[in-house]
Order: sequence, then structure tokens, then C-alpha cells
Amino acid sequence: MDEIRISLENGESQSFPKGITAGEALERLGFEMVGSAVAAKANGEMVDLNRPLKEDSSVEAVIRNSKEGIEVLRHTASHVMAQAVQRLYPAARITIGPAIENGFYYDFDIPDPISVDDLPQIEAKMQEIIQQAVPVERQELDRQDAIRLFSERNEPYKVEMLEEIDEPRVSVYGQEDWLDLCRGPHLLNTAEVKSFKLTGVAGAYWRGDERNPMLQRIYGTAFFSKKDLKRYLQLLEEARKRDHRKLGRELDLFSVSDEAGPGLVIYHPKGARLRHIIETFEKEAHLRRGYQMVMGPQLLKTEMWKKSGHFENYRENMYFTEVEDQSYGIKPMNCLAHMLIYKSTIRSYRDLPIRYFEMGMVHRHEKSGVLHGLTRVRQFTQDDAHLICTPEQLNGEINGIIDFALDMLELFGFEYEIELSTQPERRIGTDEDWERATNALVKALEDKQISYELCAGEGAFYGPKIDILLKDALSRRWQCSTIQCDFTLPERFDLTYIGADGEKHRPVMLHRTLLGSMERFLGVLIEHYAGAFPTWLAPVQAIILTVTDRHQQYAEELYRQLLNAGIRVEKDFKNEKLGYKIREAQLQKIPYMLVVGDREVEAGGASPRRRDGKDLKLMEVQEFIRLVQGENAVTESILKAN
RNA sequence: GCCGACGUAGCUCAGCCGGCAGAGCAAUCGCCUUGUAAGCGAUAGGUCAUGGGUUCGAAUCCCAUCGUCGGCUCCA
Repeated sequence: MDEIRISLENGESQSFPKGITAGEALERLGFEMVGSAVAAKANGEMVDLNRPLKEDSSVEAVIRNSKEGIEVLRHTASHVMAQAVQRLYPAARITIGPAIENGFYYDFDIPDPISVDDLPQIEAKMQEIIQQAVPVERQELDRQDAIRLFSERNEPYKVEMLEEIDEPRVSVYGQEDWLDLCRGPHLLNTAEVKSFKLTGVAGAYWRGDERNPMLQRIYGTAFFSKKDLKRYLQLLEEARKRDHRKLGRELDLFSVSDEAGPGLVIYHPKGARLRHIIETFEKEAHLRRGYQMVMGPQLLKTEMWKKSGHFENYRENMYFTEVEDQSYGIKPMNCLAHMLIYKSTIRSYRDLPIRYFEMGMVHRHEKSGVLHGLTRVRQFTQDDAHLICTPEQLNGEINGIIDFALDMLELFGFEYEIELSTQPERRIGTDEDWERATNALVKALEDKQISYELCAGEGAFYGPKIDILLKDALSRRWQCSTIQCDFTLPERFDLTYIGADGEKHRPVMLHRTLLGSMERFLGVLIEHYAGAFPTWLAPVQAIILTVTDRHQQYAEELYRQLLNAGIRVEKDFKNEKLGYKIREAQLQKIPYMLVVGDREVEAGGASPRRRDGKDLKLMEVQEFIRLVQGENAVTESILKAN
């Protein structure tokens, strides 16, 4: 009988008869956590535990508590769900159903739409399949046979996929009479799918292309234990509580009105205050880093948008208007005016780099279905800048921007992910330009040893970009910072500088934002802090609460003092019990509550109660002012960072 | 834009197999003068998203439009 050599990661190795399963080999080699293995890797390939090994292999266990392990579970859960759905709705055609970040989904082509009300029934059918403890079986067959098989089963989407697969042999997985084209691996038995929940339904285009038919997607999640599932569902519940749309209303920060129009944010006093705080600080930070503040007009002649390429490539996102037979486009980006400023005079190489900064309000016509609170709107303000420099300065400028952006995000305490997006199909400029620009961005990331994800074809139409993404409370990622390299607009607008050689040269331009859109950033920020902003950001930093109305006079005096010291203070002199006022201030998440009663009036000080419930006891007014001013000073680090 | 769900007072929601539009919180007014997360009482507040239809009669059934939510596509 043929023998094969199997080795473990720890160097343990032994000969076994050919055909021994991956699971058995693990066990016989003394792998300690055999019970927690849900699949295996043989020579790097993910395989089922019962896969017979045919050649010398190094075997590794894929355990429950690993990312890959839970993916195996969820992928199997998606198969169980697909089987359940096809049993309940025989007309449903299967497509694809992968594991995703927090669960899994499966897309079906089904004549009658599935609604959330149908989910309990599907869950019950899944439960049935799980309780029957059906073995999950893998089978390998010729591609042509598979095509025949899925044609017979009337699964056109599977046939379509098979026709595009290159390999001669494919694998199918199934339980009972149910079957799916699948690479695997899977759990060995449906009984192992213990803790799952279907979480939602949605429409999704076949292969993610809007020209394709709309499929019905069912989302679900699965865990190895009921406890983990419960914890996850609680986490979702918590996340919903910090939804910025809910907090925005409760904290009276902003609203969006049907009357005014969808995607148009209306800032209430506290929301406007918040923006004012961030923006004034940010403007100062830019000035200290060698940026110049500029302002462009809200609309520019359509001719200019034609020249820049926006009309051709971005028209469907733009608003246009006509006055006195002249067509204007409302700006969706701020770059045009900045180029006009550059062109307003002759530039020398000694002037470069030039960094123009603008809190620029832009309008973009977003499709109605994509609007979302503050994070996806039609009018927003960008902390935008355009840097114009020599090709030699490019790398240094990109580095400076990355540092600036990461410093900002660190100040707010954000985790982030970085993506590099390369040339899209619809673009302007030569391939050579694109390559140079892309290389410049890659080099900057590599110099800084920043890991990033490559998004091929996702760049802007005028250049490649680096994006920094922040997560909201529900783990949805939102693009905030973006650094875009542009060799083509300087060309189109004939931007030049006089070099040391006395000749005209073409500068390079960088478009960049740090926080991105103030709207989106604010939305993510609200969720990040769950509405409890740190003192330096809080729209209201302190509120004065009187115990009875005989304390009003002193409270008024205290209010004046704090206001004069620049503290954002409010007063609550309502004829209510102290507990009531504290509760209200607490719900408004105000960092400090200043209780004013007999003791304070007599001593002439203030008794701050912190938002976390801690009583700071009676202190001098000046001491409290210093306390708040100290907390305000956290921005100093950024202002001085250059 | 596409698929699905939803739209009742400022907010959260009940009413919806057709028959007088409701509750709690918030608001206003009064009483209480109050010490660290909700005192008591009264009053006011709605073209039931909008428009059309079915019906003796529509918040309730049907259609359209607008908007919101969950996704898809797109994106700061």
C-alpha cells in the first residue's frame, strides 16, 4: 500500500497510508485541539476534515476561533439556508452565498419577493435540516459533467459560472438532494450549525452589475456558540443606540427635512457649534502647516467644467442652472477656482509648493437610494486643499499630507484602513501620467511602511488616490481622507512655473481632504463618541443648575464669568428638582454640570459634577475655568506638529 | 436609480379583519422651593406623508407620488 508523509506545523511528521483524511492525520499526529478543528489546510489549500490526502502534505488545522474557521461555519450556514429556501420556494434559483465580515448571505433568483416576515419560516426549516444532522458531502467531477448536472437541475446561474471556470475539474457540495457548485471547505455535518440568525433581506444585482437582474439576498449570521451569537446581537443593539441619525435628533444637532429636500443637512445651533469648533481649529492647523486659505465661487460657467473634463465625466452628479442665456454648473469639487488662483500670475519654482486650502461647500447629485443621514448627502463641505508642486516635490508633499491626516485622526482617536485606488475605465490623461502618479502614491505608502488594500480601477477620473476609511458604529466603512494625484488638470489648464533654467515647466497637482466631508465626518464622530463628545469638542461644555430660585442671582454671575472665559456654558434655572435637571443634562451628555445652591453662593465657587457621575466637590471658579481650558488644549499637539 | 419594508402629536409608539384619532415622554400653565438620573395637577397639540380611487362611510382597502429605513450599484 502507498504511504505518504504528513507533517504538522510543529515539525511532527509521520507516514500514513495514502487516502488518510486530513482530520485523522491531525489526530494521529497528536494535534492537541482536534475537537476544535473545523477544517484543515493541506499544503496551504483549505480542505474538509474528511478529505483524503493523496500526496505528501504539510497539514495545518483550521480551528473554530480563527477567522477562517468561522468563515467555514458561515459558509456552511449559507448552504443550509439555501437548501431551506429551495425547499420552501421550489422556484428559487441559487446563485452565490459567501461568508462575509459579520455573517453570510445567499442570493436567489426568485419570482415572489421574500420579506423579513418570511425569515422565521426559513429559520424553522433550517433548524429542521440541522436537527436531522445531515452529512455535508463533497464530490469532484468534470466541468462538463457539472454543467450537465446543473442544467438538469435547472440552475442557470450555476451553469453560467461553470462556463467561465478554467479548470477541467470542479467540486460540488451538498446535503441530501440539495447541491451547490462550491470550492469549500465545509463543516462535515449540518448539525454543527448550531447558533444562527437570519438578519435581513435585500435586493442585489447578479454579479453586482446594475444592468443584470435583481436577485433576492438574505443576510444571516452564525457563531459556534449561542453565547457568541447573543453577544453579537447585543452589540448590534448597542450600535443602533449610537446611530448618528438618532443621536443627532436627541442632542438637537441637526435635521434633514422632506420639505427642504433629501440629502440636505440643516444644522441646529449645537450642530453648527460643533462644526465651528472643528473648522476653526482645522483652519489654524492648516495655516501653521504652510497652507493658504482661499475661497472660490459656488458656481462656475459650464464652459469651465467642459474644459476640466467634469462635464464629460461627472455631469450626472452635477446641478446646472442658467441665467441670461449663460449656463453655470454648481461646483461638485473645489479645484477649478484654485487653478485660476494659481494662474492669476506667473509662478517661479521658488514659489512652489503652493498649498491652497478651502472649506469648500460642494453639491453632488447622488442617486436617491444612497442617501444616509450625514454620511451620504447632496450638499457637503470639504476640508479641501490643492497642492501644486514640482515633480521632484511630489513625494515630500504626499508624505506631509499623510502625516497631517493621520495626526488628525489620532486626535479624535479613530482606527482607520487605507486603500489605494488605481485607474478606472472612464478617465482622462495618458497611461504614462497614470503610471507616474500611481507610483508616487505607492512610494509614499511604502516609505511610511503603511499597509493598504489595492482597489484596482477605483480611482477618480483624473487620477489615482489613497483613501483613508473610518468605521461607523455598525462597522460600515466611510471614506474620509483622500489624497488624489493629478497630472491632467495642470495640462488642461496649462498651469506652468518658471524653472531654475528659465524655461516653463508643468507642475503636478494633488487634491486632498483630511476629514473629507464635514458632514460625513461629523456623522462618524457622533457614533464614535456615542454623542458624549470630549470637552474640547462638546457644543455645550458646562451647564449651571440652580437648586432653588433664590440661587439664580449668583448663578447668573457665574454664567457671565464662565462665558467671559470662553467656556461654552448654558443655564438651567427651571423650577424643578435638582435630580430632574441632572438627568436632563446627563441625557444631553454635557461634560460638566455646575450645581449652585446655598453652599456655592456662600463660598463663591462652583461644584462641578462630571458626566461620568463623579462629584468634583466645591472649587474656585478660576480653578474650574483652568480645568476646562486644560482639556481644550488637546488640539495644541496638532497645531504644533509641524 | 434598483429590490424590499415603512410613513399616525416635537419624540417613541398603539389604533389598521372600514364606523367619533389615543398613550407615555416632551411642551405650556399652576402648586410645591426642591442638593446629584424623572415631584403633583391641569391645558394645549394631529389635513393620520401627499394626491387620486373603492365605499353610505377610509388612519385602516387599492393605485400613484414624495420621503425614510435595510441592502445593491455608485461615492466624500
